[in-house]
Amino acid sequence: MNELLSQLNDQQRAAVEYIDGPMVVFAGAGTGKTRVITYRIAYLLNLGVNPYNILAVTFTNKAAQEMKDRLVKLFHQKAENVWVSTFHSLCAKILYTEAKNFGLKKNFVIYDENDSIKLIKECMKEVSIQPTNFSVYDIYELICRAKDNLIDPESYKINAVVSHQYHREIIAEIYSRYQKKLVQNNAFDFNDLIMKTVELFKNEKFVEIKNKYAQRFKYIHVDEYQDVNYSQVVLLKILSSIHHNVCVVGDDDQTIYSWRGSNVNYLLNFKKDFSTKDVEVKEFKITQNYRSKKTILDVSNMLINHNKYRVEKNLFSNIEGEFKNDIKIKQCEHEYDEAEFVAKEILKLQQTEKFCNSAVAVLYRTNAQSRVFEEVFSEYKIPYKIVGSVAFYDRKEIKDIIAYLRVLVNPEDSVSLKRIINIPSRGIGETTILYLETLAKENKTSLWEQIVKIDNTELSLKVKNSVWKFLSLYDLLKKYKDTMYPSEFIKFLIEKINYIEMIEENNRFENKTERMSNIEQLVDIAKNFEVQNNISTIEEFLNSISLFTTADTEEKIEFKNQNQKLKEVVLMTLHSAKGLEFDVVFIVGLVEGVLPIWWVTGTDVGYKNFNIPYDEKNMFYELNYVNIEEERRLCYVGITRTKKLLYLTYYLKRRLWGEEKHCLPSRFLEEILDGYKESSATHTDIISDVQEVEKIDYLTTGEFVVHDKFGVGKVVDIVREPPYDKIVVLFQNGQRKKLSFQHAKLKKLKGYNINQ
DNA sequence: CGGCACTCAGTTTTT
DNA sequence: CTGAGTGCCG
Ligand SMILES: Nc1ncnc2c1ncn2[C@@H]1O[C@H](COP(=O)(O)OP(=O)(O)OP(=O)(O)O)[C@@H](O)[C@H]1O
Repeated sequence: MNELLSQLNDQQRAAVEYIDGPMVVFAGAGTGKTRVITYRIAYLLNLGVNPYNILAVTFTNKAAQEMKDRLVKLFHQKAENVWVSTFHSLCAKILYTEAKNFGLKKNFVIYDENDSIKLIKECMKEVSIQPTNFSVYDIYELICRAKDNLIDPESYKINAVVSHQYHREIIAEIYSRYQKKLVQNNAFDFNDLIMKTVELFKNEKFVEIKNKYAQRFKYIHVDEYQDVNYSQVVLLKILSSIHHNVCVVGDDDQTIYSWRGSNVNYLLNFKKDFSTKDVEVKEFKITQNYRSKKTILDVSNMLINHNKYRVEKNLFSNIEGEFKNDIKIKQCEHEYDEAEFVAKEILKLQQTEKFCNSAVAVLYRTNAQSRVFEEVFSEYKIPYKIVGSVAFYDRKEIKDIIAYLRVLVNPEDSVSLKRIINIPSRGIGETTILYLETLAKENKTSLWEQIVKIDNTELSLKVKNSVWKFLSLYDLLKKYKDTMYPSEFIKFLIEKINYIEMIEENNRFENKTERMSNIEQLVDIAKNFEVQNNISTIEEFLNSISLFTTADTEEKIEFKNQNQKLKEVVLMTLHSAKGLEFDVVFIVGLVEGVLPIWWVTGTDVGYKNFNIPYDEKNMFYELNYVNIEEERRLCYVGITRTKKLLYLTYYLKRRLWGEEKHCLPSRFLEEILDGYKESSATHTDIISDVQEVEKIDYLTTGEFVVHDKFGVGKVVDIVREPPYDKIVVLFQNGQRKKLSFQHAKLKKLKGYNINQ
């Protein structure tokens, strides 16, 4: 026990030892917030608390697994029984376990974004008035945000009506239909998991079930509390309604998911929200950063200090460093040069004694950026691991197999049924399905019912024959479904549906092996689940796999005949890097338009959706609201992942849609460089062995520019036309031109600035 | 019904 | 430029 506490500083220990009553640890990056949660749980276990009574909520499944592993090491095997999971997994498990009590069918499926979008498309076809200016994805987002805020279709409609928002009424109609369809399909989407759980817990009828959980969770912990949304807070309140023992940790500077409905105010208002009549929330702060060198912490501060809406923290680090060794800024000509620079630096580092075994990460704003790095790393034979990117489960083969499994578990799942009914081709095409769907609607039954009752239809014998064949295959598979482990069953399934033959026919010449290997990987994943998570049924496997996505999945690329086994470089988005740490970090693509992303360049805070007419923008703030500060935080999160060595790189040109585009260095770089000027460090400290950063200021209206051809002109307007801003310039010769600043024919005239 | 060719939209981040 | 999605034709 003492050994446990000795691994903490005074501030951390105080938080760990405070175990009666709600508490919040509000502290900056790298101060050991996650460590506090982990050690607090270990501490509780040591005090003899039953692991069964402890809950810990993490942001990703991977983080959950890591915390579990850590707990087992700190305590012992019994720690396995601590419930550590994400909000989504937690709810999925509750719904699954309590299905019967809640009056739900246990064989529900969890729809991912793609499934949901298919369903929404169907709904949109059904409504007479089309919501112009909205993509299916926009609607999906709107529905997600509604669910994050526990707004059901009825309330959504009422809100729309009373606020005279006609467009929202259409959305409400689609939302309502979508929700009905989900029920018909016996499916939940991601946000339903939480919304439904809350809904059921709130229902008087189920008060006993609610109390069972509230009674059980004597100690609740939540990591990354700055990124929770309303529904999660409500759930937390319910779960803590008996013991009021909630311990949350968070850092307002690391809020990077507000686009997903999270709100930092829940962290800032935790005290108000969770204090009770008897106990007030106890607040803790930690000020020592254990992760990063002083220098890196300094740089992170230079950046984040530019955010207006934040709570000042006085972080310090005791790890000495030297600017010129620890932070490198590099300008590259082209995106490809940047990747090459990174590759060469990594190879160089691996030659050094200091960094040969280091954890190295390349962090970027968008998944698309990984591509260049993948190419170049392959060329340089640098092994890498890519987190996220094209989700494994987005691959055709995987989707097919999963869809088969889903239909076997839950034939009412029409999205999956429609996917697989003709894979491989068995002569049941679109027209047949359309016919059966109409029939289903008329008879108020499901597609599946109609398929089963195919005899009573007027379809041709040929089609009927195909359906009969399909049904007998279905019966066969169903018969064996529960006799094997998921991994075995997948193999069995593939064989029975002749899937391999289909792949061979469809891909006679190319990527056959890749497709085969995907299937093999799925079998491996299933096996892993069986061993690691103690999963033995298809149902459990499906539930886990639906929630185990992007940030949890990684793809490893190794290279043979490697003289020594190099540690693989990790490639991922800044979002996925949350909570992690690396010795060496490359933040790449630091250009305006990428980081910060293009639609926030120009307005600091504003609305992004260009399709929606101006006067409607305010109405859909949840879709359009953007904020430069969140981009800055993203960059900040990247920097603070770094322990020892940080590279910030950018380029002047990149290829976009087959065209070369000019880029400007990110304002974040400039902010950091400005910070340098003010600090004791000199300019040359930071960019010792790299090129001088080209200083380019940002144009605002009223400023003057000079153009190669048109001469001097005044900027009269800035037009935000994706993907780049354009400026409207009134030249001295009277010509008015709309120009892209990207085309370097334009230079700013400094002395001319008459604005202020 | 299925396969091929053409169009066009698109790069934000994820449970 | 790519990939998904649609439409047309055999
Ligand atoms: N008291 C301590 N002694 C030694 N190392 C510590 C101590 N506290 C934290 N650390 C180390 O500091 C690093 C950061 O800890 P942790 O990930 O828990 O911080 P965090 O506050 O959750 O970070 P972030 O919010 O940036 O993700 C870890 O490597 C951890 O092991």
